[in-house]
Amino acid sequence: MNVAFRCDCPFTSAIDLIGDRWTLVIVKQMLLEDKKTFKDFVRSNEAIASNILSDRLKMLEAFQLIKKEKFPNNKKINIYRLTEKGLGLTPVLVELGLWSNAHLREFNPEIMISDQLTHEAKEDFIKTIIANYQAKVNADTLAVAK
Amino acid sequence: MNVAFRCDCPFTSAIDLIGDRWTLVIVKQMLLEDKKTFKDFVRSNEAIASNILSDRLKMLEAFQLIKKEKFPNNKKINIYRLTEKGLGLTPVLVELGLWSNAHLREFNPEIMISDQLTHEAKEDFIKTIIANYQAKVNADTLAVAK
DNA sequence: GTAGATTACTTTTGTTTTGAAAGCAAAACT
DNA sequence: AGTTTTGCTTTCAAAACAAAAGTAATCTAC
Repeated sequence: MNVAFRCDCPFTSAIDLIGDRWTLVIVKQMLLEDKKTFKDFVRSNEAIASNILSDRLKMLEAFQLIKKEKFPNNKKINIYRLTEKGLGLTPVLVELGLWSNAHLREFNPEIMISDQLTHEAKEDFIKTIIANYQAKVNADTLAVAK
Repeated sequence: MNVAFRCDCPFTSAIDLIGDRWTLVIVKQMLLEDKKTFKDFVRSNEAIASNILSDRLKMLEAFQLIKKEKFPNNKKINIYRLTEKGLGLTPVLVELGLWSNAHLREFNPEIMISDQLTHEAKEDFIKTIIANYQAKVNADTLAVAK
């Protein structure tokens, strides 16, 4: 994926980066579904092809939305983590989810959103998601250190 | 553009619809840049190809994000207007813009966002954008009626 | 320690989508 | 009546996507 910015519009520039079928799905899987290794993404029910995944992970790393780490006790498995820049997309995802829930259910009736996610509780929900993510990362790090 | 929902995830379903290079750009141009006719979109500096535009307008209409109208005094020019569903994407665009401004400037230095758009003033800004859009639509309608 | 499995890719080979350019019919100006 | 404008559609080359197979490095079980 060769990212080139079309113009100086902030909206269009964001779309240049994340306006495709997979980039935001990967961010969502990291943020909300605890996916962090290549295998996690490939084996998910959304089933991204491995070449596309490889390409998008590289792009996300190049733009500093994620960082690649290895655990000290395993030289092989790469762990992908959201950076601050990546976590900054949480409000975008939340707004997408709310819109989807309100306006897309009629076309895809199975859509089901968390009870906790309402327009009123939006800001709290965003904070909670980010806090949960960071807590999970910390827990993983401690589990390895022990 | 053949929209098919991959799964029941609300986030992914939204991406199935608007996760491409042009759909959200068109919505942005309608909402913020007063574009409303086929020509307006084709002639914009973002220069969408007419076949892609035609396809996306059909999709947006099929999913009721926009509606197509004609002015009574002109049988030819189609006027495309955002519906409630389409206007509902305003918060998504605003969050994209804020994220872009905060995190993409280093890669695309020319990005410039309105002074009025800050994290604090977000909700007001969303309301203002929508109110301005609706006011403009009403003004157009009155201009024709007179 | 070595055979087999796993992980994170890359390569190959099609298919689909995109986009530039040209074409076209209906309507609207002149 | 002739030209221009508008809103498309068609054509075709290029790029992106995706399924499948391949590969190298590492890990795991015996």
